[in-house]
Amino acid sequence: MNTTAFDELAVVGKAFGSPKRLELIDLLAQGERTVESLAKAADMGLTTVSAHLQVLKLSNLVQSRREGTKIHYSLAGDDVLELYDAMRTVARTRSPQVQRALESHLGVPSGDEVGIVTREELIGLLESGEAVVLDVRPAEEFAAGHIPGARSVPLAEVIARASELTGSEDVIAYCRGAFCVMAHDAVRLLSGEGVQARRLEDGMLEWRSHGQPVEVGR
Amino acid sequence: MNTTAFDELAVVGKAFGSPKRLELIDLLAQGERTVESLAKAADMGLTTVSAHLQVLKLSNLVQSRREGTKIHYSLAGDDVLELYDAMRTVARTRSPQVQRALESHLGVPSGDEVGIVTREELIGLLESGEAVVLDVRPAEEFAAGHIPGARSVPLAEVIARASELTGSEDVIAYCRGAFCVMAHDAVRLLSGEGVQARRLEDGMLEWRSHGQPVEVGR
DNA sequence: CCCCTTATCCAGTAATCTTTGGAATAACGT
DNA sequence: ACGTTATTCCAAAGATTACTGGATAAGGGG
Repeated sequence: MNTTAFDELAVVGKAFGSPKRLELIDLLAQGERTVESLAKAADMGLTTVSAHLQVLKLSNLVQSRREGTKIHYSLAGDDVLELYDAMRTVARTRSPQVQRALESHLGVPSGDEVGIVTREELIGLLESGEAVVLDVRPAEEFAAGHIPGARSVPLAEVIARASELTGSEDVIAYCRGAFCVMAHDAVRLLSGEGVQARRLEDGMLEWRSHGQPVEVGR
Repeated sequence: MNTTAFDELAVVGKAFGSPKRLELIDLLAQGERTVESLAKAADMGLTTVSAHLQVLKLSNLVQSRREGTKIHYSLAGDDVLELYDAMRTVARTRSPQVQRALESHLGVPSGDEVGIVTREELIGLLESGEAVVLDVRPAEEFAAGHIPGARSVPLAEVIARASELTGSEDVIAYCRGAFCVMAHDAVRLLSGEGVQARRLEDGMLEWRSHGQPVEVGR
């Protein structure tokens, strides 16, 4: 049978057609991860994750790298990230269901927030070195890549470490991306501790997909 | 059951996960079409096309408009076009299979062609009014939307009407998009008739997705 | 009103995808 | 070599999706 260009294209489409695979892509968008780590973070069976990763690999959306007994997976390139971003944008603007799912997930439909910083503003603030930037994602994701100069303060530790921030001029929290609640929560928690903080409009995913520099390690 | 944001996102992904649906999207990217017209163009059963259109509609990627007994479908917006374009780009750059499928489909792996015009160049030529632009797609697609000022010369009529073009300074042919062979063929046929022609690098799909003006009717 | 056209709905069958546990593999340390 | 850890491969059950033909609905024209 003569496989057409549409058949091949559909392979890429199919890869994006499963909620579980999307969740994996979302995690990988934060940076490299091992199979086991993905399974734990997404609460899926190990073999299930492996199977999905094979699908993603076959459609050339992810790549793997062996390090000892562990295998690290990562997105195949920034264009994949851009595609994922484009898909989320379309879903958000076109689908009322997605809008509702997001609102119920993210809590407040915005409006009463202290302050939101756009990516462009943050870039400016980073250059002048005036802001304290908090990465509130799990430490593992911070290590896999973060905004240069950011400080890792995982959401779980925010309250305990709020005192570190009293007196800081301009505190800005960020997390995974526009679909992620952690920065919202962090700002709310900090506010309860008397620390005024703003949050980045989107997050690491969009930072990467727009080609901004990423710092790895630590 | 609590449907997550990923479930909703996957609805959009799934829509792009079937070769048949992609073919329909590809046709709709050329402009509005009725169900029957889509079925004929894509060589699918009428009920099959209808079913696929329902899936696309449920994921808010297409919209429909009734006119008498006919129902016209079109893409829901330019962002859908952009997403489709992004997907094709990723597939082309990432997947060797797609590259091979395209090469075997498009014939020559390029290199020996007389001339290729980029979208930017064409825009310049249109302003100065120097070029004769040929739309070699089926007349129906020309009517559903074409590059302003283009002349409709369907591929099937190219040889018969080649004489119209002898003496023309700069002839440029275009078709559906980067995955379409018609402009390649047209240039080859014209060359055989002694008319030197160039072709647009991509086609109508990319013209639309980059927000260029579109002329409808005739 | 009836008939014709166009398209959707429905139900059954076929095909494909997902998940899961257990076996196989690959690298590592001893 | 041998056991240990991390992951993939395999096969079977379960779930979803696709295709088909016949029935149904919605408009238009005589």
